[in-house]
Amino acid sequence: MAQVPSSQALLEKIVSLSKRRGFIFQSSEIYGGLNGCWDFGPLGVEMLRNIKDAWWRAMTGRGGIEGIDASILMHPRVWEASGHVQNFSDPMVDCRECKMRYRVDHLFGEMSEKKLRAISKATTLEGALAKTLNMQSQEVTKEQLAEILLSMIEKSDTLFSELVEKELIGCPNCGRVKTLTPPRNFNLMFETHIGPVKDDSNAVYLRPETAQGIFVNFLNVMQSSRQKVPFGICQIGKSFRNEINTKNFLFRTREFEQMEMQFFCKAGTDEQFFEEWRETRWNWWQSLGMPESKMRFKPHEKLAHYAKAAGDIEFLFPFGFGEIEGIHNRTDFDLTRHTEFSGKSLQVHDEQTKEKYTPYVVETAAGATRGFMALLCNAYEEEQVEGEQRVVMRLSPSIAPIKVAVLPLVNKDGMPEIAQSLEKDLRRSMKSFYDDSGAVGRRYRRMDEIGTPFAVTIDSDTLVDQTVTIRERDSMKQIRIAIAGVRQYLMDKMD
RNA sequence: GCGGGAGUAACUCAGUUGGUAGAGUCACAGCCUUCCAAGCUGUUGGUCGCGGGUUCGAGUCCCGUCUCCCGCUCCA
Repeated sequence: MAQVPSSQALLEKIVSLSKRRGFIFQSSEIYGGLNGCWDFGPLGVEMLRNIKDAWWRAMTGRGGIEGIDASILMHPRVWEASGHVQNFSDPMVDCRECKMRYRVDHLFGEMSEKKLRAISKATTLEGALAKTLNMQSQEVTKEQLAEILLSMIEKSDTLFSELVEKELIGCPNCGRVKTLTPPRNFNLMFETHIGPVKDDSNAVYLRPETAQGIFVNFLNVMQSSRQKVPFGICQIGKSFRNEINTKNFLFRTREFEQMEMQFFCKAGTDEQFFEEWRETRWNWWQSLGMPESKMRFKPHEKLAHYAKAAGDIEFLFPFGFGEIEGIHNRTDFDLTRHTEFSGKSLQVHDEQTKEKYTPYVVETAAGATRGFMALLCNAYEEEQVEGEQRVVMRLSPSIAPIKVAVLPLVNKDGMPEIAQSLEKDLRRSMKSFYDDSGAVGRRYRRMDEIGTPFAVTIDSDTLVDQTVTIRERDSMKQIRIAIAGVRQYLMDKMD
């Protein structure tokens, strides 16, 4: 009878086990840790690599998709073109009294039209608004009014504070006036500097997504690999976002790894490819052992500036559903923008119509780090076996960090030597582990806890007829086969 | 960033009104063991998150700070 502990306890158990067994350590732990940063230990890195390898094979192995590995540092103009410089920072204010925090644009967005007009009049923005929009102020909609106000606030260091002082903007939560702080910018991109001298002129960003490295290399890849639209480019790599808050173990971190694929296609075919990829990616997660019962696809209601359609594959984490992959129809937004900002044409030639066009892009952006955590959470189970508790990681053999343990039943009669020899042989084909300490039952349980799917045991029968037992993790059932056939037996089970 | 909770051995946790830091588990070395974590012996391992302060004396009281968890906020 399997059981899953309550949600808050479950995550703590997984964090604890991760550290104890070497999946995940907190970054810089001996210095007190670093907020939201985690290190992969020996088992964690094996499992992460297995996930990434599976993804890489699924992408590059299907044909029509090329891989790249772009630099993390890119030309700063890339992020102007992508919209990140403008959209990836939100001015925010705090209420000094009730401690609520607001995004300034949300503040105006929820304001009544009457209020917005009162603010405009009081700040003599009315004329400027009319001028900007080239129309009478009475015809300006509420949304336009809010938008213009916002842009004026962004251009002025003092305007917002003036409005607060004149009691035109109060705290929506506690209703007090004169309590809102001046707006502060939260830029979610990490900034650093090229060269030893720190200077605005040499500022660069750590990439907040890997996608842009693909877009700027679009023509390079297409020409060098002799691909034709439709085709895809994929990449695995680290990305960085200066999140205000990190939380939930590996789920929201400032440094994380992405597995992204951008599929370039002609406008008009994009919607069909979007659907195809949505299904392909959904099925891929299941191929790693993720059950459909813990997954859902959630379409975005509010679309980002670049997207025509978008949705997330979500996994039911202990803390609730969370995104593990986004599927977006980015249209021709990115290539068009890079054409504008770089001055280089990123169009392709249509052989049939003899026309040039900018391809549309369907993006699949999976989180390697998040996927790792999802698969770890999914695998963790506690069950009662003959009155004893058994902790078992039901990891799919394809992603399990160690594939097989080789154990002598007892440490005598030459069993350790035979086991060591077999382990050495298996090691060449798969990650294996030899263990002769304590009772065999204890060793089985240790392997269960780290998700090792198989255990081969050398016993006294082995000495007589060269057979061994293979114990399967989930069922704990054993079969007996010839020692010479072990390697092939396991290889067949790995697929 | 705000509010709440927590931080003592690798893990889970005790530690009384302030008086020389403990247990279980794990790990390691042996012994014993012929199939599912509980046998025996021994061993390693702790600047009590970090830094100040009060005190003759601080794991314990005070201040600051860091990290983790929950909630709010945020999450192009």
